Amino acid sequence: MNWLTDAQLDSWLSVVRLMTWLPWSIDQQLRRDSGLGMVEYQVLAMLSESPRRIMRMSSLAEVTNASLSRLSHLVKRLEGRGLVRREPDPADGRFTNAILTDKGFKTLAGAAPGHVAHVRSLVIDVLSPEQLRRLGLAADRIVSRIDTSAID
Amino acid sequence: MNWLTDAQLDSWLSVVRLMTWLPWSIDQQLRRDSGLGMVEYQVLAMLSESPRRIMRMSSLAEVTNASLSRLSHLVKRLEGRGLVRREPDPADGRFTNAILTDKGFKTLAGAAPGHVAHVRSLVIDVLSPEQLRRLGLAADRIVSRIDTSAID
DNA sequence: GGCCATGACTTGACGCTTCAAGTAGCGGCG
DNA sequence: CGCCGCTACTTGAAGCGTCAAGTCATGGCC
Repeated sequence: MNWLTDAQLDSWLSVVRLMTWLPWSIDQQLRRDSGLGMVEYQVLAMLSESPRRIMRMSSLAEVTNASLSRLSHLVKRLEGRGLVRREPDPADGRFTNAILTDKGFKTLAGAAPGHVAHVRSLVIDVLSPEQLRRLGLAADRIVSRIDTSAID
Repeated sequence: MNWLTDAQLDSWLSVVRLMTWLPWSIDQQLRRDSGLGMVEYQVLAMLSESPRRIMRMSSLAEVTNASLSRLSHLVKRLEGRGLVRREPDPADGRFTNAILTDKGFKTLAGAAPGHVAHVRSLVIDVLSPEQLRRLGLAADRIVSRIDTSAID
């Protein structure tokens, strides 16, 4: 069978380490400083940037890369904490809209600076602009090869 | 506060997508084709490459980036499936040794080709050797900045 | 207009991870 | 030689994600 060369294996293992440690670190910082997990942060962030701070569950699921079921559970918890509200779309009752509350917005506003600073210190500031650009491009190439059709 | 430029944000979001989808895809393929999760695969792989197919729980935890508790649960499940045995280190009863069984080795041998082929098709083969090398280097730089002292 | 298929969630059970307490072997110190 | 503390796990409960099975509104087809 077609094994990997040493150099390929080294690079791959570096990527594996990145995949395991970087999300972990991001999550730690958010949880410690703001009591939010990474996906929860993403949900609040996406809501805050949308027109009336409203988004459909399905759109949210898509942009946060979460399954609809996961998102439903997660938003229910956020709702319990008063950071988000849910209501059926008035125009079409099949859709559910998630709405960022003021409390949710404030929580996000409190979390964002520390989060961005953390991302900066781990990723942005340790690479040259060119290195960062290339990293993003390589990531895009890889992600584009992934078959995400098997979801739901 | 010091926000990110558009280019920085783009690259960062690409990295976020990589972190969420790549592990997911690897896991899917392993589970579907071999009934193993990514960490389970790593555990079997590490054991198979060590001298007498024996490793201490703590060493395994370190190389697989799992907490000792997680590893303990996970190895217990692997033991239940007959892929691994556990016994206290004869020389120092505080250590526990995990030992790959023949069945475990066969399971790994069955899983490896598909796994490698998948990694190849998603990562190795879509980047030039130079791009792959740079990706690994960037990953290393980032990982080296992560403070892992807060574990256990 | 009634029925049925479909799409968009929601729910509950199960599995895995984490977190906080345990347990247990050994080395050291009095 | 007996206790003490440390290290290396193990365990049980609680939280989160996934999977399969609901629910419920709508749109189309007769």
